[in-house]
Amino acid sequence: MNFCQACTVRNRAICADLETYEIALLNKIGRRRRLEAGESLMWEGDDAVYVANVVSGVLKLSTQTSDGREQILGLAYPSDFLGRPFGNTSPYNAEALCETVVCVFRRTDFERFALDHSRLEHKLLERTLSELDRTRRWMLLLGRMNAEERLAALLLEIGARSVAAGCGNSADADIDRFELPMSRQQIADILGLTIETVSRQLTKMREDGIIEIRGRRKVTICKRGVLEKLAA
Amino acid sequence: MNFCQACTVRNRAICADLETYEIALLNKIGRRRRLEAGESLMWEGDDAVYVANVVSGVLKLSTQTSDGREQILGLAYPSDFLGRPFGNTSPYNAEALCETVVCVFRRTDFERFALDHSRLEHKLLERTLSELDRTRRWMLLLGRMNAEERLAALLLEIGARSVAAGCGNSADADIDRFELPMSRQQIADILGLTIETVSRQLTKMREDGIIEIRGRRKVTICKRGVLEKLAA
DNA sequence: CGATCAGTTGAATCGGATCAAAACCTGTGG
DNA sequence: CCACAGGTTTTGATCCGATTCAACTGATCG
Repeated sequence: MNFCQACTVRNRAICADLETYEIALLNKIGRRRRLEAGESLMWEGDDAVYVANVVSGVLKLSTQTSDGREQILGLAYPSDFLGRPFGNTSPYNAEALCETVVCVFRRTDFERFALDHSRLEHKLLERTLSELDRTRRWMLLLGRMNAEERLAALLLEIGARSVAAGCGNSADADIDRFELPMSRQQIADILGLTIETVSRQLTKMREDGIIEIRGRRKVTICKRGVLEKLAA
Repeated sequence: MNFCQACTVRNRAICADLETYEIALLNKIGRRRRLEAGESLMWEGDDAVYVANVVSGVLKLSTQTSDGREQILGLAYPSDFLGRPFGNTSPYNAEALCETVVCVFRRTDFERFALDHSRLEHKLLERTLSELDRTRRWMLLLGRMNAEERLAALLLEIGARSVAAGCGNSADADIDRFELPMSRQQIADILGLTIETVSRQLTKMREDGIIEIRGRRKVTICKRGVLEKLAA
């Protein structure tokens, strides 16, 4: 059965631009896997057995200090690539934040395929370079921004990525009106803050009329300009 | 004239493993460039005209917030690759911390070469993946570690990298005995701290007998175990 | 031998963390 | 439909680590 043919991220993931026969080959070595919210795809330090493409949903990538403090390294949205090709151990944990579908490959199968099909390897290189850029921009946030600026940056990023990716069940994915795919605790882990600080900052933004919050997770950005200035 | 033949990083940089004829081609499109301490190779946001290999010396990669706060993204040691292939603008500033020699290529020349020689592209991919791993580990430091832990991590990293790279004029590069290639202010920028905090922590470590400091920049690690525990 | 710049030390301040408690969903069973 | 139990989130009070501001020390150099 050919998953790729009907794949929703077919044109955006690293498999884009492959020839039909290459897709067929790739289809043979990959398989679909469904993850429940909270389920993990890989653990930091484990043997890097699999790599994967996100088809739908959102995952968090995280690492931790020896005494258990967690730091989220980033989020993976549909069409993003997961795992560590050409390495032996996984550099992070990857955990589904909501119901998520991924397309997994044994790392060794994938590597062999990549070495034989340089177009795929090139795509992977471009994606890795972009990811490095994104990660470095995040370092500025963690190293130099205060709590308010961090929240502003995250809200803008989630808005942008939700739209770009069609975040799973995303009837309501709008750049200014979206659902947070994570809890307050997870927001805190992403931003290197505590849950209380996140809560206080969100409340402050609500009081200032910058955002609206319905329920726990539905957010509307009312004053995009203010957020952008904060996050700059 | 063939620089590559005598190149000191020939076996560690991305050009390693190329065939002799490939090296000859690469040699044609590259040229050596010497940078004084403080001189910049590229600026964030500028057109990405060049990419480069570090031959000797150390550079810092940095970015800044719109209001001028700086964050150093990482250090580049001999054999490291600089620049943003397959992208239009440079994602960071790269500035030499001491006298530095790089091997520069026009980005477009380099890209053409890489697309034709998949072995080079593969090396670049592996290097980019490693750099992404390193960058992500740094996020844990910026997001979750206190001042003491950050300094410990940096000292260990500089020791390791100085040895691995032979940091420029490095008669004295030992994993436990090395010269800081940067000022206190630059250390602060790397670690997301202030210069005063860096100074206080170094003094504290000296008083605790964990390190020795001679002059301003010569450091000896006396109790490696303690540092490793702090940085873990 | 001042002048200058990098680094250190001290005191006061502040932002975010921590600890504790109240408020709020959300799902369940009567 | 309501009550209530479980968790999550918000709010409040306090504390602490790092920053800030300021003064001082110590190298380096004309």
